[in-house]
Amino acid sequence: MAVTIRDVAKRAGVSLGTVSRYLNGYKLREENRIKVEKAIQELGFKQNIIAKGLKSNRSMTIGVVIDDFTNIFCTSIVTAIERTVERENYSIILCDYEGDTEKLQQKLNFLRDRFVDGLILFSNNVHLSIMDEYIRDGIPIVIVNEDIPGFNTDKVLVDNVGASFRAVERFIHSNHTQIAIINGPHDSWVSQQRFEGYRQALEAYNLPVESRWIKYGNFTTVGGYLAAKEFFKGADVPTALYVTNYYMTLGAVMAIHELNIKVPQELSLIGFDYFELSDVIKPSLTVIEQPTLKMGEIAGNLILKRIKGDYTGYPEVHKLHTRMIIRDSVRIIS
Amino acid sequence: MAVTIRDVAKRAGVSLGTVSRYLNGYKLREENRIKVEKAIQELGFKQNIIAKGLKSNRSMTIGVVIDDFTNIFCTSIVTAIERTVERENYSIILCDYEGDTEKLQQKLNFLRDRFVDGLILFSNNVHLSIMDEYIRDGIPIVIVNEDIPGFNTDKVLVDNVGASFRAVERFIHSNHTQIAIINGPHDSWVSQQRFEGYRQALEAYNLPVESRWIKYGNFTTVGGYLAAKEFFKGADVPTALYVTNYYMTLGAVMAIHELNIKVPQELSLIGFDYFELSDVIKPSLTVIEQPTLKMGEIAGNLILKRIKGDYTGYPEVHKLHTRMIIRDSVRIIS
DNA sequence: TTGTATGCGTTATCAA
DNA sequence: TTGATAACGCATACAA
Repeated sequence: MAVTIRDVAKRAGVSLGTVSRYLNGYKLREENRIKVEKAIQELGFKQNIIAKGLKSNRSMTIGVVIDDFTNIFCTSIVTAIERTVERENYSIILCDYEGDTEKLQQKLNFLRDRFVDGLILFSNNVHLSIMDEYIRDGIPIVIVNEDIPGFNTDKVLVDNVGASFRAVERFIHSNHTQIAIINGPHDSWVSQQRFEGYRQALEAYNLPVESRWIKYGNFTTVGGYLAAKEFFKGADVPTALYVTNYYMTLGAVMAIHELNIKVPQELSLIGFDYFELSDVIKPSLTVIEQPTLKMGEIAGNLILKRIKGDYTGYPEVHKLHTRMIIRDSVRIIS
Repeated sequence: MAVTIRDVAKRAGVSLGTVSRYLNGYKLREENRIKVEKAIQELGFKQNIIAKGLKSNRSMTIGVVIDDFTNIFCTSIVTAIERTVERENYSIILCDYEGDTEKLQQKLNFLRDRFVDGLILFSNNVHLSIMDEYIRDGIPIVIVNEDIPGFNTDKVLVDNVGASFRAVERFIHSNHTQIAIINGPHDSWVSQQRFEGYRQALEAYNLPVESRWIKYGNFTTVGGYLAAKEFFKGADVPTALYVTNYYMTLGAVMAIHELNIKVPQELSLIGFDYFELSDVIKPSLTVIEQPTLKMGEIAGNLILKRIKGDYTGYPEVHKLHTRMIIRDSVRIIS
């Protein structure tokens, strides 16, 4: 069927062991090296990664679990992860769990059955029991974006508190005091942290945290849309609105368009995540940009490092800074 | 290390062959079956899918190649593919090629090196030479969404011509004659088909196809935005606009908002793809919905069927119908 | 530096 | 039906 190292050995007139050693980067006598290389060329030999895995206990795959395939924030990071690990000939098996904890468990089992060499996890809704199995088997885990605070492993996070703080502070510096927030779900660490930054900024400037300015949008477009509408139901409306993720920001913008609220004249707005659309919306939005490419790269390199057995600095917790992209959606009240 | 079928055999007091046969669904003597099941339970045995692959020449993986991880249309289909093949314990290796033909080749090679059991391809920009290698190795290929007309294999497509025809016809029935289109790139089969439907509808109703009503948006949000703006630069503006994919539709809506054009009073609009946002935009859009879930399911089942060696009906070409979701963005001119 | 032999966890062939 | 044994393609310990 396929050409094996046995065929190559025969063709080159050396032993199978020699070919194997050549493939694994050991030094050969110059003369043999040339013969082997020639035979490989001529036969079009390709290593069988599966057989290799059987011996070496390496599958050359990395499991990546995200919430949802259609979440552009996650897939942006995954793009970078893939690009990174591919360079070392690893491939990723990407799974989503559609927000269902049960399904998440199932996927983690699935990945373990496939002997992934490492796991990159975008979630905090995970039973620690299965994580323990990974650890027991020596499979490295990198957590991305969502933290599991009690769980000790490598992490690639974002400074969500700081990001929120600076956004809200910008409103405050522009003399806003009625600053509303559309936040994500309660059980999300990211969500909690972003709220914490909001709270801390208000506190730092001696402004009250008022429940009438706080709504929840579940990190979805529809959620953001509905929450924004809620804020403008009565006469008591905010002058500034901070929306804590991309999809809710889109939803909020749609609601604002629909209600014919002028930004920034009637409402100042800061949103989250800088994708294509942010450029295109009118007025252009001041947004917080998360370093998705960098996150993916770091996560990819980190898992590769651990897979190689290099556990220096373990556990590494990267907390990356966001950038605030200043545009036209915040008005200075004078 | 891990528990093998050898361990199970010893524990159960049978031979390793018996255990293997049990695992592969062969009948055992009742008494042995119980012993084996008990041993598997007690030892927590799991099959090693890699070793299995070595013998059976099955990797239990399916390669899926899409243009871009962040394309929600593709990932919606992938979600369904994954759900489908997962039921038979297959996993997918998802690759994107970021619109780069070179990279696409590279990914296809990469997947072949990993012995994928099947290939699902969302692209028409592919050198047929590597496809031939897949075929030579007996690896089934299913093409999704984008067709490669000369290439003979299973396909899951959408009736793009019909979809466009009906959209444009709807404008015509509402007495529009100045019907503009924002189309995708020239080298995309989907794009060509959608244009063809536009053309055919105009022709069927004896309306001229005019170049001033035709622009290209490269299937991107920014492209749709810019194209829409172009249409409204001068005094000569269309009364109806048909936008041939989701991202361009978003961009066009943003442009229209920015220009303060009233939909449907000043402009009637039909867009493509029915995702979360379509519900939320004001006014709600009449859109063409593609059956992404069904597409993924069919593609998944089709590749599984071929992998099993069932080549009945080959090549199957599925051409699915779209639905038009009628909302408030088309005005009847009286 | 090289060749030989053994084993990774499975499936498949052949007798029994 | 079952057990023993030989592969699958490769890596590696050991001897040469």
